Amino acid sequence: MEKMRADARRNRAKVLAAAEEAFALDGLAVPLDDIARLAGVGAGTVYRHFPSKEALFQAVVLERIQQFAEEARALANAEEPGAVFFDYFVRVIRQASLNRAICDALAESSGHAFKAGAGDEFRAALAELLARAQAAGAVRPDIDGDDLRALIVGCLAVERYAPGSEHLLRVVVDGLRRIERVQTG
Amino acid sequence: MEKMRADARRNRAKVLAAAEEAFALDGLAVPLDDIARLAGVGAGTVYRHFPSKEALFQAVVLERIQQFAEEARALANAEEPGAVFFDYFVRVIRQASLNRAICDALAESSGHAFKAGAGDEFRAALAELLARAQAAGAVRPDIDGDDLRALIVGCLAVERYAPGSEHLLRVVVDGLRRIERVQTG
DNA sequence: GACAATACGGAGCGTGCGTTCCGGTTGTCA
DNA sequence: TGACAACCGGAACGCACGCTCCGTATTGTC
Repeated sequence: MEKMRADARRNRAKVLAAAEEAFALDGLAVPLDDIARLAGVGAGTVYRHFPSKEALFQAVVLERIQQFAEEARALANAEEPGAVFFDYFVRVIRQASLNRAICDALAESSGHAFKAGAGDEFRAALAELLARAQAAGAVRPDIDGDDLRALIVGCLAVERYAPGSEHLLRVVVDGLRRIERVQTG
Repeated sequence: MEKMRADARRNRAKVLAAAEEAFALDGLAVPLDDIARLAGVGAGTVYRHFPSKEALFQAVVLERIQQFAEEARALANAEEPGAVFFDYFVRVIRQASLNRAICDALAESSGHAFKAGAGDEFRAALAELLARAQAAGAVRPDIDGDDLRALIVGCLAVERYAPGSEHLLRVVVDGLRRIERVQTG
């Protein structure tokens, strides 16, 4: 991994950079040849460094997912669990909606970056944040971490269907708050 | 359309039935050859009756969308706009989540069955139902018909990601209600 | 019952994509 | 600097899919 030839290391970096850009724009749907061309490299070179397109995708996405997980862990002991939770929830969705790679990664429930360790870290950190917000009475108690991930995926679908409609995110956020309302017609 | 040969009419019906079944299961992703085989027919026969896979898909989906629109129109003058609206909202999502064809049709914002007349009918009827529920104070006023369609698409994404979690639909429904809540932590 | 007209089936075409293969090139190290 | 291993590019392969083409079969008519 480290005793690579200089040009190999250089090309690997170029491929990663190109993949990051291309995947961010079009998600997993981008053809691998496009990535190779964007990197100024042949398709074979991509496969020398990554065993498959999937693996390259994971390599690109893993970093971001880990960032999310770390961010969540850093907030685990914050003073106001409710506010912190909603801030985080919204931030994740906003970030992901700017990056189709992350959207695709989150939307693949069973496999990919989520089956690996980083996905579990994120999952755990998210559940922790949720649990604290629920314990503080800020979030309704009838959902769990898996439900929350599903809601994130749903919000990303909304954003893709109707780009730039932030107030729809507020609908979900309001729905997540502790139920404590007056009867309405 | 009516002066067809007997076998032609028979095959057309078989193709439609097969397409309905296959599209319902796997959405637009199902290969056309699979539909032909399921219908007991050659691929050429499918193309004799429908100019493209898209057209066949629309033919299958159109009926259902029209049903939805009609259903909404029938409820337009109901006594309790709020309850009627939420019932309808939930019913549409439940129906669609059992039928990937409808999911795919609703998720394609610009084209397909939605650009055609039936899509507009559905859109209009949905907006009408929403407006009445808002006028009755049952639904928050800061969303419109397009927002609602986006939310439906989002709910379908949630359902696909986490099948069978009905309570998540309730989160969105609660978020849609008129804002009238107590401050919470 | 025979003859057009119509419809059928499925092989085949074009395209796009993931992946592999290999002849040529480049970096490394003695 | 020479020689070998590592690496590179991109042509080519296999596959899947939408769609078309045409020899054959079926239907309606006289």
